[in-house]
Amino acid sequence: MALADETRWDILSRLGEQPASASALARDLPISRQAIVKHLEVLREVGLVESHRRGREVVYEPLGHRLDEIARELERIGAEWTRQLGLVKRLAEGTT
Amino acid sequence: MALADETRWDILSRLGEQPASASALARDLPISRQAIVKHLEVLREVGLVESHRRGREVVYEPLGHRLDEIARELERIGAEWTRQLGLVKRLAEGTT
DNA sequence: GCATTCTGCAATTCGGGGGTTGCATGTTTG
DNA sequence: CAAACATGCAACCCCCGAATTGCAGAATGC
Repeated sequence: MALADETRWDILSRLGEQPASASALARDLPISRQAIVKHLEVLREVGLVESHRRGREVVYEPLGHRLDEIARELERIGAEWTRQLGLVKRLAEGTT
Repeated sequence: MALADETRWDILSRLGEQPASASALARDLPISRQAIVKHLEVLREVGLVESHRRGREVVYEPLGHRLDEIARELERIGAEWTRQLGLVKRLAEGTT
């Protein structure tokens, strides 16, 4: 999923501290600018990040809109894990 | 992770209803026997399944041992999601 | 004994995710 | 204007997980 990657969360939290461009992020992170751009594209698709051009650079910042949905989605995923857990427990009852 | 695959859970729950061999499972599932064997190997490594040979076939059945650990692991993962969710919320406060 | 049925092994394919590199284009700035 | 810096685009690479196919070797059942 879009939110499974650790680097993605890293980028996101950095943007939380301060909006930045892909190049700026690239200076701090151990991966190439292009790699970062791709992460940002994913984050933008998911609605967690917004970009606006300012002069020659494109600044990204985390976005509050749709946050509810994201949160709900995370909770849904959490619920899914719980369901699986239930399955495991049910299996446990009928086995060694 | 080992538990992320949907087919794996499917196999596991089928075994929960009744222990079976890889070939037997292959008759019911849309994938090849070999694919199933590989899933079963993974499940065995994780400790969710046990196999014992009976005649010419190898019967697999779900295993209760180590179930606690698995459950705890699932809960840990759930907690991780919760953490991420917290991050999202924190980000939300300081943004649009 | 012989066909059937199951397992085990190995090679291979396929697709996706994360990364990199090179180059062209656009914007600043001195 | 020209150098410097940022972006955009495209081609590639590598690795991994899931799955397939083909074939050899055992056990079973008539």
